[in-house]
Amino acid sequence: MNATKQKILIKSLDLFNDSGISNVSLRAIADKAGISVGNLQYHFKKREDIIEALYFELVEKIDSILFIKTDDLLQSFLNISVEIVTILYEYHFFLLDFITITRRNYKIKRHYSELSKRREIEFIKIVDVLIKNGVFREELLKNEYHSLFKRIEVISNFWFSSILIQADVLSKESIKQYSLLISQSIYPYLTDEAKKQYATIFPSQLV
Amino acid sequence: MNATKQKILIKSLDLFNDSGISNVSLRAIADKAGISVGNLQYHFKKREDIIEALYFELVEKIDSILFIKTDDLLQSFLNISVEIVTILYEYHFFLLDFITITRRNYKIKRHYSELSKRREIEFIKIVDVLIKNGVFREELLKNEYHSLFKRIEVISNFWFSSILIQADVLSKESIKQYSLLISQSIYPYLTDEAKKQYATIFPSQLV
DNA sequence: GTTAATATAGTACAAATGTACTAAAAATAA
DNA sequence: TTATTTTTAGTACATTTGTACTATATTAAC
Repeated sequence: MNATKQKILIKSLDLFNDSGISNVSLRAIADKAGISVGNLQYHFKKREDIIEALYFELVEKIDSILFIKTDDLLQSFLNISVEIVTILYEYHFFLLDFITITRRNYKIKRHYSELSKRREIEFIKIVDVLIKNGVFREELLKNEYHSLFKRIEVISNFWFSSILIQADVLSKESIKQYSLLISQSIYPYLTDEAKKQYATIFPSQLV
Repeated sequence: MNATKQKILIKSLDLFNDSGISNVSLRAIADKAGISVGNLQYHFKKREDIIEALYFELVEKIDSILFIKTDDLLQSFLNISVEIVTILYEYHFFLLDFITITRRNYKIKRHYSELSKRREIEFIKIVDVLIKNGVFREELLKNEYHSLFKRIEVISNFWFSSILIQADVLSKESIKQYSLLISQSIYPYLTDEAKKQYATIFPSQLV
């Protein structure tokens, strides 16, 4: 990709992450990138184009890490959720402004909506494998794992928001906290066998 | 309260809920309330004052329903979470714009932060009671219920957002979905005794 | 009934913002 | 070298927005 275009995206991402999209003007981006507004406009005709470009960058990065190692199912499952949120952290402006963005960009909204549906199907498939391999227990309630997915989805998408409505800044510490939250939310669904394995993965969590 | 002031708040709430605060101008509010912008300004010197007033209305409403009936602990516990989210639904603009609002209104941010801490303490107290009464099981992991609180908090605060990033409108249906999500997230922490009770409360959830 | 306080309307303004447009400069192709 | 395309800068503009300010109108107090 064009060097200037690249620079614009990098600087935009920084500014968006720090201040939120609505507090970042095109002039500010141009300044930070050391170019003129005219030039900025040449590369991204509309402001929205920058946001779209960043969104698809994010999606691509996440897609690239979504495969589970079959030799160590539980560990792999937990790893992936942390890897995802680590990438999300890089683009956290997107999550903090999720509503604003999807409200005025139907393309992103529709794309995300499809993505989410695919992810859910993938999740349920993986859960089936985990059940068959004695890692997860069977469902005790109807759609119990569907419901678990939904909860994990909300937390993944809004964990950073949840922190920032109270804290003044977002730090990488939030990734660890997320990881704890998710692993503990999985715990009750593990078989006794897998619970033992969990104990070896997270010895510090034992009571 | 002054009738005009009341009207302003009601109409602002409607507009905010429908379009998000950043898409609602003072002129639009004045129009909807059938008054002049000058008059609007007379009652609320700053735009932010309207949002603050609505926020404190919301907090007050929630506070008024926060007490648990000791005769039917589980049912009461589940009821309250639905009652809360029902009130939140009335003021959902606030949740949808949570980040934006706390970013530029430090008073609300600080207040909410304190509120959240108090609520967590309350939650843990109630859980203790539930454990002592054989409704919840003991912790199997360190801070397991603290972690549960956090997850419920995120979901309460951002469930509506989570829906709206995919759907075009928010409906009361979302309250039911929330209720399902929360009750199922509680289920694994119930004692065998309480699980039986759960089955009578939600027979349709049984597998 | 006069005075003071409250409430309402209307206008004006300064600041910010996205973007359209023009022109020059730099790079590339012929 | 010349011609053409790509890239960059600069300016201008229309629009929106919050809010400050002024002037009436209405209500309440005495």
